[in-house]
Amino acid sequence: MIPEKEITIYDIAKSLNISAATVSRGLKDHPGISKLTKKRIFDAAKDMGYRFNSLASNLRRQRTNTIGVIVPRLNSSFMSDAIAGMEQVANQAGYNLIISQSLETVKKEVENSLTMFNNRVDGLLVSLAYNTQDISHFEAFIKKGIPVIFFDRIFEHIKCPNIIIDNYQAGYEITKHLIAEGGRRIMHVSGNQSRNVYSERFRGYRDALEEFNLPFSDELLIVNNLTALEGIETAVQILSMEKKPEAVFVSNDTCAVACMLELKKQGIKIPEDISFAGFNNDPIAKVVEPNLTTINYHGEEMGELAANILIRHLTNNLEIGPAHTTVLGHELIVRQSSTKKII
Amino acid sequence: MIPEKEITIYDIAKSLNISAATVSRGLKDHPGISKLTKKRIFDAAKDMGYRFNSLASNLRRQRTNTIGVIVPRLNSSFMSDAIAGMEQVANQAGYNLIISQSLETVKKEVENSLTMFNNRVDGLLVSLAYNTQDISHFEAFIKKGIPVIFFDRIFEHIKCPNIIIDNYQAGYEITKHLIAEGGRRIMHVSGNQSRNVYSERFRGYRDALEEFNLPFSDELLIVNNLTALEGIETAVQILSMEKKPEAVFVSNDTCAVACMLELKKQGIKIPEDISFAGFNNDPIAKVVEPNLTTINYHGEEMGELAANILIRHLTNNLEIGPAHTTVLGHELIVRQSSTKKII
DNA sequence: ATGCGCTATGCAACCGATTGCAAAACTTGA
DNA sequence: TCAAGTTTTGCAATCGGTTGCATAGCGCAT
Repeated sequence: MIPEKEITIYDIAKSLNISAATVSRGLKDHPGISKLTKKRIFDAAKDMGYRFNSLASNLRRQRTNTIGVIVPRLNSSFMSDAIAGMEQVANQAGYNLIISQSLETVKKEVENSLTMFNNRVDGLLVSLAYNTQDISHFEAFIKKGIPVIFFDRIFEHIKCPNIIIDNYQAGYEITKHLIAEGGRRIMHVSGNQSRNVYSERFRGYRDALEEFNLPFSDELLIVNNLTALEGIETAVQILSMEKKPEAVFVSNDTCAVACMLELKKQGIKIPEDISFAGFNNDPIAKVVEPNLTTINYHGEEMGELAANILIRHLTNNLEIGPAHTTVLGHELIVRQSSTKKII
Repeated sequence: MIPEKEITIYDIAKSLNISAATVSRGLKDHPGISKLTKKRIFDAAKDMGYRFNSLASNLRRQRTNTIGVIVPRLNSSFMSDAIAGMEQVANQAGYNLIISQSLETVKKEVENSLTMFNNRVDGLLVSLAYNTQDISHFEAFIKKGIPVIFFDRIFEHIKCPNIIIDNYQAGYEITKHLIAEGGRRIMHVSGNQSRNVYSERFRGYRDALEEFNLPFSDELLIVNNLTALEGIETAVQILSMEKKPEAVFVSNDTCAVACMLELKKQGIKIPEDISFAGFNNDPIAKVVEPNLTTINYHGEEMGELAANILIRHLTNNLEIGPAHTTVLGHELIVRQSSTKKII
């Protein structure tokens, strides 16, 4: 089965006795081409089994209609929501998504950004790896005027718009809630403090404690990678504490749930002995018993918004002016894990 | 800030007084180019800030090093795992992933496949939408010799390799387990029967019933879209049944969990009154109380395998011979939702 | 007739890497 | 010194759509 030759606009041109330029314009619905000619072109294209060659078009136009996406992991509830949102918007606008994951390592993030650069994506949507400290690997894009937009795990840069939620405020609210429910000794389990999301939530937590004159000590803060495994370790650590906390605010749901379950297994009553709060509103938060108090966070919306902002830049060919931060709303969702009284 | 001119191999050639052909070969580490020349080329490329232009390369070579992925949804636990697996393998092998979702509609699936076709992906990895009945939209690929590989939700086609688990066997095992635990009247909640995964699981369920001489009646089968919402509806339906089932096998975990929770809310005891089993081993299965018996299903591995098979085809330029079905293993994971005795 | 203004189409030069074939440069042996 | 062999490099066509500019064709008014 020899794959038959590809039909080009030249073939169509020849068969209609017109020029390739006219065919090109006709297919693009250029106003300068007469109705009749257009119809003949479209008919011939269909007849002959023409397929548009975006490779050639890309080369000539120096654009790819492709958006690069770099995220820490694809398979987290939040990220897959965000990507689903991006895909919808991008698809609608005629863009493709090239997706890669850094697996939380700077090395892969750098490699991926280089691939994206060589593949000449028109723009980039990025959520940073756990310990990316500088973003020099994105400078090449910035220098060329290729928009780089950060979402969720961001880096402040004058040329990079970013989209976040108010992590400080969310951390503050949830801590305040735990205090209102009677917590005095409130622990916080957080991630790498060089990442905005975690340091901001921590800051909110600290400020809430301070506002209510509650003391903070290093013993109350655990920093890890917020995996389920580390949730269990955290539980062990809590069990070994002389003075146990009355409440725990964990910076993501996965870790919070694992920790809760382990504590339950060891006979701790939640929320009676220790109340819990997480972050993200993953599906498991609604399922664990008691249901987990958490911050709801619109992944899909964030993805859509990021894609929209990028595409707006691309279609209007905007200079990336002094960068713009978009703050999306979030909601404290109070569930049984943090309410001492039965609802 | 005027973006400075792109450096091409011609610029490098000029600066070194050699030909562009030599530069091209040098950069590709072609054996015919001397060590010294190569070094000079690489140095000059670095100095001048050259970046490889894959657009030009793609056009000339008629390849894109890009793999298209079409899935029903990006944000399901299984799919995001599968995609994560694909990304790793593809990335490793120097391929990019273009990802799109059909949102379970044939219309979008067709559109997306057309986009992929025009964008000249080198191959396609597909998991079909809920009610895709024919795959004529993939014929164009097949005719051109572009490999199309189905995974999980497949379609039998002589030219398309596919990767699945043994859904029949899994459905059979899980039903048999429910029977062994004392179930006689066992319901099954399934999805669209024209999709292999659901019809096969149903078939396994039927055969298990038959083997143990348990009667099947239409009342025992509910077909819906397996969403959480429909899980709740299913619970309502079960509550209204005169003769309630002793066990329920639901074809995914999301729906199973929603149904369980609703029944619990209405005072049904699980597994004492009704035992439950799901499918997929989503994170929620391990968290819901009682923990949900389910089939574990290696999404990431399936993604990796699909990508590997595709890439092997691409690098060896294999004819897609009589299609090859790869069956991945699965495991029945027994948890408390189906075990009458306390563990 | 002549000229003006429009519309519709064509010319030809891109975009930049790749590659078959030819040829130059260099080695080696007689 | 010359021929044959090997290594290294260059020529030029190619991939196929796009687009600035030129021009042909036509209607209409003077």
